[in-house]
Amino acid sequence: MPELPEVEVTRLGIAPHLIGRKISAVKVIDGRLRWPVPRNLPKILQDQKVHSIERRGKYLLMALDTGYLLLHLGMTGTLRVLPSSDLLKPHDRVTFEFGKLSLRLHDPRKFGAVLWHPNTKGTIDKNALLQKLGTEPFAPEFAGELGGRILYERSRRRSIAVKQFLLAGQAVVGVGNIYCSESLFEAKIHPAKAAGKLTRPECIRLANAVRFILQNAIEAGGSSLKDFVNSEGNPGYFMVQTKAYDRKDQPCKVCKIPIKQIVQGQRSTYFCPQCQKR
DNA sequence: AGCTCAACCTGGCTGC
DNA sequence: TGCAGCCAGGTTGAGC
Repeated sequence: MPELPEVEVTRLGIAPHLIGRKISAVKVIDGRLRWPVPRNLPKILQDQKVHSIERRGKYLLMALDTGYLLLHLGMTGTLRVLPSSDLLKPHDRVTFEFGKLSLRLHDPRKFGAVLWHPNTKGTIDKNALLQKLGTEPFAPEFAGELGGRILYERSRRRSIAVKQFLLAGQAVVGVGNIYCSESLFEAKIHPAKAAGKLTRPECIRLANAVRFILQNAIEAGGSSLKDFVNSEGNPGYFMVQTKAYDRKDQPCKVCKIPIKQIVQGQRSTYFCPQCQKR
């Protein structure tokens, strides 16, 4: 379930094992992902050292000697560090070898991405995929009431429902379908309300809710970090307890009214019709 | 420019 | 048990 918290927990889980190490080999088992894995990627990455692993939105950026390895987990991707002696499993798509350890991308639905961005001289921010992303929810620019101001300003004259506005990631990144419902519940805002009709106080509540929900999820996932170097362990994160998402017809945890499910932009949204006003 | 919707791909669950 | 149909955590790009 890779929304921002899961990607961040993955980053925290794999980084300590890989930083400072050299890629000894790369094997592309099935490169037909969201975009084709570059054919020459194994040759490019060979012998390059990992300097850092950063995150931008739901992308992981691995800084190497001559550029960045971009990783995206799509809908079903997981990245795990395991002993390289472990056998490949079905749906393992790419394996990065670091001597006795392997970093493996496992992705049944193949919506993930493994891409190469050459050059380390500050050009990564201009990458076409990263450039259009909104503000990071934990960046100083989004702290306190600044986040509310960003949401307010970017949503003016937008007729789109706030659920879809938030999910699109143009204003703030990292809020996927689950945490979108959760954030709107937390902020007590109706998901179908037009983004352009949000008041300033609502935008501040929403910004606070987004940070709160994402931070809680990171902390919950962080407790399972040890699983990242365990060949028999779980992916390293799990579904946190939700108050709205996937709770159709179950009583709202605040007012007991049944949670409603609607479809917006081909995706399910869950909300409390009593607590979340338009 | 903004909005809607189809598409990418596979597995798992539901219901007949 | 078998199978058709539907649903799923993300994101782009075509068409209006």
